[in-house]
Amino acid sequence: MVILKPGQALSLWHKAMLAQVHDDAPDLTTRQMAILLTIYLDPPPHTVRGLAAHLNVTKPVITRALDTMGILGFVRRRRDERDRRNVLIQRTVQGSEYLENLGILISQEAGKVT
Amino acid sequence: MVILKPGQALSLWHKAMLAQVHDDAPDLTTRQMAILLTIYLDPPPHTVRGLAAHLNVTKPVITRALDTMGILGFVRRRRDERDRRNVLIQRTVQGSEYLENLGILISQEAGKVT
DNA sequence: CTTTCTTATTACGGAGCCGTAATTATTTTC
DNA sequence: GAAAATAATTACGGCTCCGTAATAAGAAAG
Repeated sequence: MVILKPGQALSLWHKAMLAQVHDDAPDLTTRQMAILLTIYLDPPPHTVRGLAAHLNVTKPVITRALDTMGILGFVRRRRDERDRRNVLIQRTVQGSEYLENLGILISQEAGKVT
Repeated sequence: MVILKPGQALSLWHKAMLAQVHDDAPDLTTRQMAILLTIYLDPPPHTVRGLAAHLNVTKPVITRALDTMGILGFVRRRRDERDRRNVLIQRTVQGSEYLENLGILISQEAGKVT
């Protein structure tokens, strides 16, 4: 359990957002970030339908986010051979690195919060 | 000082993003959020030029963000009477409430991070 | 007081995301 | 095996954001 008072939380959020803005890395939309983190932190398999239900958004939102993040190299699609209607979304090395850096960045900023 | 390991940071970020997506509240872009937090957490006065320099973005970005967040009622513009070229950006009750809720939300999610 | 500088805004063409509805491909049901 | 159901994508019109360049208003310098 992490103890973080509301004021500290805002301060951390502020620093993290500023770092994101200054950073060269592409900054994803809130939805894209939520999707990416779900793919990487929740256990697979991940499908378009499952992600849409989990985030409570429509499926085209997921499809488009996967298009964008696929171009960035953060995720990869693969057909489910057992039911070829499904698309299984998979992690990539680049996506892992991106999120790893993000985690380190937030962690560092947390250390600066008084 | 807040201790938050990279893995915990990602988990917190995930939960906060998910909560934001589920929430009815309008979700701002990364830049808008960074601007809003700077206005509320850094000491005034805040000007378009100052914010642009602080975030390292062009001035139209600030102007547009202020337009959008002004419509949402989160910030207010006021002419600087001492130098009428300047616009002073001010906080509002609604903006305070929005950020207060955000702080509480993140704080609560932090408590759930193992 | 006219020129120059500074601050902020608007204009404009381009790009991305949104939600709804239509489309394609595959599986299940009868 | 034809019809219905399911999964994902594409199409479309609308809205917002972007960066650059032009504009408007005010202050400072000469």
